[in-house]
Amino acid sequence: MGITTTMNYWLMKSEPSTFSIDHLEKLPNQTTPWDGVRNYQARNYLRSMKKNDHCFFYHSSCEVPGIVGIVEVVKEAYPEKDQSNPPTWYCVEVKLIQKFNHIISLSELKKIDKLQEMILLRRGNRLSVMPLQIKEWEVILKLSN
DNA sequence: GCCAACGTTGGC
DNA sequence: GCCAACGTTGGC
Repeated sequence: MGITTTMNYWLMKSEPSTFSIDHLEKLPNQTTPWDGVRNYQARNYLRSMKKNDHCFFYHSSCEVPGIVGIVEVVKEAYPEKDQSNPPTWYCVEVKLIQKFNHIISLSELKKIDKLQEMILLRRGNRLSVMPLQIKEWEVILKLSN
């Protein structure tokens, strides 16, 4: 107690047809490697994640894209296995913290004035791992209630 | 280093 | 399925 730490906040996308929050919920320890990221900027974000950082779990490329819950970083970045040649791709391990009762849809996020600077909402954005401002995190968290 | 072609992402 | 936007590749 009494230790102050700086927690960072993130948003991570997954296509639910490939891996959804329901899949995560059913796993042992509700923990999974977050792998398959094949973009350099996203990789760099993965590598800067710290244990205990929190991330929104986002469903993309689906009927209702949006944020469906919260995961926590439980293991910091390490190289994915079975890579014989460069480049080296990384993953982190995340654990389910909360599955929202309802999705916070992309269309809902777009309506919030305070979220207009979000990377997610930038036009043409394709990053699958992105940082959030703490204020963005807080605003979104309230929407989950 | 430039840039055209191609592949991928992801909302709609 | 369409297509805009972006990243990557590879010839030059």
